[in-house]
Amino acid sequence: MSKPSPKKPAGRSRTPIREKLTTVRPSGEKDDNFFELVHAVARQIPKGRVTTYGAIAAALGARGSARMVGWAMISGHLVENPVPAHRVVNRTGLLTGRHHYNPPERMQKLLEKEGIKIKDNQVVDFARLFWDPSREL
DNA sequence: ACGCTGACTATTA
DNA sequence: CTAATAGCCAGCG
Repeated sequence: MSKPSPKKPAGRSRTPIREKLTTVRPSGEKDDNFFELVHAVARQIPKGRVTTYGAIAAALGARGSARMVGWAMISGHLVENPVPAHRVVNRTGLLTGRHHYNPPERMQKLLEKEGIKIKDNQVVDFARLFWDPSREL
């Protein structure tokens, strides 16, 4: 990978997450809302496939903002159109977001229900199941 | 306003 | 392989 642009990525967007969660926004409203973009991409993840925080961030042009993607997942289950956040893992295929589920084992359960095998909180055959939004979308 | 935290990742030692 | 470091940036005390 190359990094010729030290400039700030386009992912910046102040996102009053609390307003987002408590306010129903009219359809067609799609501004610089980074979180909604993340949700939109995450919803495209095919069943039985997984992707990473970094891959989603990169697809949105915010290469270095993988953390914000994970953050967006937190609200992902509170919005009207639910986001399959369980299909998003870290770059090694580890289920780092499992602690946000109730109970934590639920994330693994959801993945297994889609035919994905999990061993030690890690996606088995991760490389093969990996779905790259910027390449396959 | 400042510093720390965190569902991350790439780099370096 | 592991560990430390540095970017990243919105929220919170």
